[in-house]
This record gives sequence, C-alpha cells and structure tokens, in this order.
Amino acid sequence: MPSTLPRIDDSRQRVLDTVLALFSTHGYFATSLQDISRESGVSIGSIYHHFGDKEGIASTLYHTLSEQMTARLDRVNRKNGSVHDKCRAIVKMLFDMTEAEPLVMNFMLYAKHKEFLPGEPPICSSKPFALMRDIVRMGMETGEIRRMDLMVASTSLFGGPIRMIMARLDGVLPAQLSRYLDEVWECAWRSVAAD
Amino acid sequence: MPSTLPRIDDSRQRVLDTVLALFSTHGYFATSLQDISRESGVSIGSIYHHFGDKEGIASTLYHTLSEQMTARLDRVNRKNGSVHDKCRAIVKMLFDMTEAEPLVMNFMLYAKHKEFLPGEPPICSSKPFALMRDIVRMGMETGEIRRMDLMVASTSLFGGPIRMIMARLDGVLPAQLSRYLDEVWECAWRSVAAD
DNA sequence: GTCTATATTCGGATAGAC
DNA sequence: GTCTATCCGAATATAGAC
Repeated sequence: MPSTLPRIDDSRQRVLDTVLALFSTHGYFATSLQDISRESGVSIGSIYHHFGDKEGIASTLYHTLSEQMTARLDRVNRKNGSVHDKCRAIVKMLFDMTEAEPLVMNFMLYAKHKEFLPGEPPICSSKPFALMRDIVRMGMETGEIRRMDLMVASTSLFGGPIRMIMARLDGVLPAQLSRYLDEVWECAWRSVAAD
Repeated sequence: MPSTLPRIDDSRQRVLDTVLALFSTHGYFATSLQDISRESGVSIGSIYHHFGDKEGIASTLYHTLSEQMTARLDRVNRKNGSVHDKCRAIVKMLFDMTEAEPLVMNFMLYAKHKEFLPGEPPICSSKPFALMRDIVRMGMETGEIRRMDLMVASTSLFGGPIRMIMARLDGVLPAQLSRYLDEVWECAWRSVAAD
C-alpha cells in the first residue's frame, strides 16, 4: 500500500544495465548514446532527462557499483572473526563475484575512470580499497600480520588475487577462479603472515 | 659513411614522444590529432603520412615500448644467476623504470589497449609477461619456487610489486618506490619460495 | 517522463600544392 | 616528406510536442 516497492525507475535501471555491458565490452568512448538507446530501448531524450549527460551515466553506474561492493565487503568483514579469515573471505567473495558478474568486476577493476570521470579519485583510494587496508592494519595490531608499511602489506596480500582476477577477465585462465582459490590464498597469506 | 647513423626520422620520434605524454595524461580518445600536431610541431598531413591513421600511432608506440621492455627484461635475465636474483632484479628494474619514465610505465600497465588496439592480445599474454612466467617456471624446476600452478605463482610473485607501481603512478605513495623495494620483495618472494 | 527530430560541434581523414 | 585547407561522418546535446 505504501506503493513503491519493486517499482524502481524501470528505464533508469535498464540504461544502467545496458551501459555496464556496453562500457565493459567496448569501452566508454566507443559506446555512443545511440548504442545505449538502441540496446536499452530507452530514447535518447529520456536518457538525458535522467542522467544529464553521458558522463552522468558513467558516474551513476560507478557509484552504484562502488556502494554495492562496499556493502558486500562490510558484510564479509562482520561475518568473519580473525583477520586471516576476513581476508580470505574477501578474496573468495571477489573470485565468486568475478564468475557471477564478470561485467561488474571488469568495470570496477579495468575501467579507466580517470578518462571519463575526471573528478573521481584513483581506484586505490576508493572506499572498497580503503576498507581492505583497514583490515590489514588491524591484522598488524593483532599480530597476525607482520609489522610493515601498510600499503606494502595491502598490495602484497591482495595484489596476487587481483591479478588472477584480471587474467580471468582477459580470458587467459583455463578454469574458474574457485579452482585456484586455495593455492592463491596460500601464496597471498604467506607473503604477509607473521612467522 | 654508410650515411644514416643518428639521423633517425626526427618528426616520427617527436610524434611518438608527444603521444606518449598525451595518451598517458588524457587517454587515447581524449587526444585529438590536432592536439598531437600542435604539441609535436608536426603537421597533421605528415603524421598521416608516417602512421596511416590514429590507431597506427598507438600501435607503433605500443610495439616500440613493448620491445624496449622485453629487451631490458632479457638483459636483466641474463645478468643474474639464480631465479631468486633474476626476479628480484626484474622488480627493481620495474621500480626504477617507473620513477625514471613514469609515462612509459603508465602506458604499458594502464592503457586499455583493447579499446584502441583491437587486434592486440591482452597484456598478460604479451611478450614481457610471458618472459616473466618462463623464469618462474624455471624456478620451479630448480626447486627455488614451490610447485604450483604457473599462473598462480607468477601473479603471486609479481602481483604485489605491480600494484605498488600502480599506486605510485596514481600518486598515492608518499615516497619513491626504491624506498619500498626491500619490503615489497620480501613479501613477494615469501609468497612462492620453497620452504 | 518519454519521445522524435534537429542543431552544432568536432575530429578523423583526404587532396593536392610545394 | 611536409604542409594547408577542406571534406564528411558521427556523436553529443537540445528543442519542443505529447
């Protein structure tokens, strides 16, 4: 009765779904508004009404996905006890997400936001990455992770897994990421674990 | 006497230097041929004469830098004995290169080649990365590196250092990369070293 | 809010003189 | 090999009816 439940702006969402696919496969600049209009079934005029301009579409998409990712990280973070378990769960979540929603992962990791979202801070400074660093910091305080520069620890711990994700997105991995999880995690954790 | 010695095509090289800077800062699509012409001092007609079209410029630049990188990797590879030393020297070389020629590194790591070089294979399949994997494979044969999936080992060993480079290029590292080399390498090597 | 038609700008590419 | 001038298509964005 309070009316609006699943009745989200339908055309808005259709456009966002469409641009995710188009940006991920062809890139931002190679995607024209005509493409977006045709694929989404929403007229150009309507698109401008909702998003202002082309950059507005990309910006909306980016923030939506970024928040979604942050929320997932938060949930994983709260559900797990030790820093070791938290981080492993994060890697597993990222791997699963890559297989389930490769387009999302592709956009988040690969899209050169700087080129079409000039105002946005670099991806390493974004909320999700900051959260991951916070967990690593905690790991040093609890003694699970060796004391060292925080950035070094973060990149060492998550750098390998992230490159595996990129390899998978590039289509150069023969099997699903889950197949590699144990080995990848073993390496990642060894790199920073206290002796 | 055999004539042409340092007399490299001057305008050709000027264009390549210019586009490296422009592509790295503004991206391929945001760089127009007018920009290139203005910054390089070479006329548009001349540019087309040399490179055919805009993609040709990017392609030439990419292959030039890729070969340059491969040559350096080769030299480092031959100059060092153990796989451990080879890999450490590679990371050091990449770090030094990032500080000395950030634009080159930026283009090689960050440029979304897929978007403007459709024919090119993904960066992980490129010559430099293949060479790095070869060395890792050798490490498993000599027993320096634990037996595991080759891709996992490669991404684990070089993933951390590469993310550090990206962080540096993004301007989120306070100090030069050399400052972090020891710590980064310690982590990287631990991740794959035999016990 | 949605659409169609249209304006305007811009950038890649070419022609052709020198 | 280098340059200037120009063409042409395409893409963003707008106007304005419904």
